[in-house]
Amino acid sequence: MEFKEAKNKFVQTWGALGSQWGINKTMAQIHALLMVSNEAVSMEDIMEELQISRGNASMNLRALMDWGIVYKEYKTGERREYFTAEKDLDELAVKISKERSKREIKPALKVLKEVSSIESDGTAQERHFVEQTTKLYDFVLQADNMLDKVTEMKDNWLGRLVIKIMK
Amino acid sequence: MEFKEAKNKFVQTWGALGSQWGINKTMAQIHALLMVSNEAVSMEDIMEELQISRGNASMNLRALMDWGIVYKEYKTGERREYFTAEKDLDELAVKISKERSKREIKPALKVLKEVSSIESDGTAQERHFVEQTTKLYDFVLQADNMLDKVTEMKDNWLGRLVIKIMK
DNA sequence: AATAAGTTTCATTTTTTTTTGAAAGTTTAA
DNA sequence: TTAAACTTTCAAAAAAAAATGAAACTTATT
Repeated sequence: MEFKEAKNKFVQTWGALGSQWGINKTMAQIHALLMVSNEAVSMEDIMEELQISRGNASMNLRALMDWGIVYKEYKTGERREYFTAEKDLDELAVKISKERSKREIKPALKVLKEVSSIESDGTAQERHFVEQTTKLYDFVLQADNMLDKVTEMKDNWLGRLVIKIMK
Repeated sequence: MEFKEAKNKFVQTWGALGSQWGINKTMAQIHALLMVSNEAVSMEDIMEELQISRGNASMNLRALMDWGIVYKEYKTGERREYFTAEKDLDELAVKISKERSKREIKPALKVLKEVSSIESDGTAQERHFVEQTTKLYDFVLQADNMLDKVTEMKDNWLGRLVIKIMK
């Protein structure tokens, strides 16, 4: 396999993986492209490489910047804007986790708390509902916190040790 | 808020969360419904509660069973099939993790390994590509393993201790 | 073997999501 | 201030994903 083929395969695969995880394909592809580029890339180049329209490129770049995982770069003396991706993978994971937590998990937790707080009338049906949603709330809360903690762990000798042991 | 309203809100929210994570809305809703039902539910009931067609119910129940998180149940003397969800959340998390790993992460890892193994000519471009995809491979592999390990951790006092400390 | 009670399949339709592209907007510089 | 170079927006089109429903299939019963 040669470079161009490998690069394309990587971009396609990353795009497919993204869409299976609820991230739009083009967004994931642009990110993939920037990840493996050793220098900043212009919108023109992205449009060309991925064969997408200007509007599409623009909107997905905006989304990636909103997620904080792609940056604009200005080259002196040049009008055009260039883009680079966050390439530190730990940093990338932290940002994605935080963003998904904020956008999706936190709102879901709020609803779980609400619905698990109804006054149960004592029927088996309602008791079960309250019990199950309460458990789910606790579980999701713990999982969500764990994401934070794992990200903090890098700075933490005990955590590092545990990860080593777990491997 | 009363029971019916709470239940509906829960089902809708879970459905929305599912679709943000690449799981079809109805599949997540059916799962939600079964999760909070204290007894097994028939396909008729599911169609009625979620206002969906028989075909849709059938296909999504099949998918949930393929994931191993919903079971068929037969009531003696009854022709009709009933369904229940895995209600142990740890068990649920393990099954979902394993399944997504198998279906999505493992194939992606295979591609990452492939593309990171190209013979780089020594250009900066190609060197960067190989370096970056190699890092990504290692990272994804480690994250994937961690899922396994976290699931094993429940049976492990050191792990439990660490989780306690991390809270 | 015929029928009834139920389930599954899949071509077609509907809905949702994504993409396009042209018009509007911005920024820089002559 | 005008124009050129570039970016953003958003209504409309296209594509992708999900849902429908009727026919085919299965299984149990008479």
